[in-house]
Amino acid sequence: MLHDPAQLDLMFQALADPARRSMVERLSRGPASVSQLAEPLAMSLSAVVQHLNLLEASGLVRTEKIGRVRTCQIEPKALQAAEHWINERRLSWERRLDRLGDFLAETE
Amino acid sequence: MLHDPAQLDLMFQALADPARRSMVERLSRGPASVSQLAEPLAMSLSAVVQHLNLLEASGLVRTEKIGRVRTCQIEPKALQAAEHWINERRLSWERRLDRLGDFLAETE
DNA sequence: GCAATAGTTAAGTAGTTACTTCAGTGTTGA
DNA sequence: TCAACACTGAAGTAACTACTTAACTATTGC
Repeated sequence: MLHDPAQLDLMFQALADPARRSMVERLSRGPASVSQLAEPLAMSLSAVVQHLNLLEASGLVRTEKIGRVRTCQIEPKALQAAEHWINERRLSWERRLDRLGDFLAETE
Repeated sequence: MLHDPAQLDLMFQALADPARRSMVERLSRGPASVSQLAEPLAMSLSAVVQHLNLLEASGLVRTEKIGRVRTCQIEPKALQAAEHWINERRLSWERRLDRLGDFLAETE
């Protein structure tokens, strides 16, 4: 579920916006309400809610509404899935370089 | 340079598209020409070149033209920068949970 | 009860993105 | 030398994004 291409699209798309990254950054320091997330951002509450909905759709953030307050949390598993995709590609490239190095050493 | 917000925008934006991710995936297995990158994709060469230009602008891919062939390579440092941003946020969240755990254990 | 609070939803708009086709440019091999 | 090759660039278009404002709903505290 976390590795399907459409989910990765959503996660990377979500991380591509500085406002959304700053919301993730804020949430990495602990849960926050929508208003708290909006406070440092120079845009309407409405815009923040729309960003938040994207973050939630991507799986990076989970929210729970209690009374009139919506509390938001990071979902570390989703962050890890994005991290993992990148890491795999980088490792694959590095393994290839190692093999190439071995080959060159052998034929020396 | 690799950590400035605009560069992260470009990198995550680049990774948000399945065609571009498949190009990165192909390149993680070794260098390739533009035509080789295009071959498995159901779109015009021109579209592939446009994706490639985005990947290059993001810093994720480096290309070099020799004669009429443009050879493309992954830039692992850029991949690592994206990976690092995500990892920092996740670790920050996990450290917070640890402190919370310690606190609860103490006050028990 | 009722004003203030916290968020939601819809509609509109300017700007961006992901393509397409088509008409090039420069390189190479026979 | 010249046709095939490997791209490149411009222009057009449909769909999508990141906002805005304004009108709304549900909760809370006095």
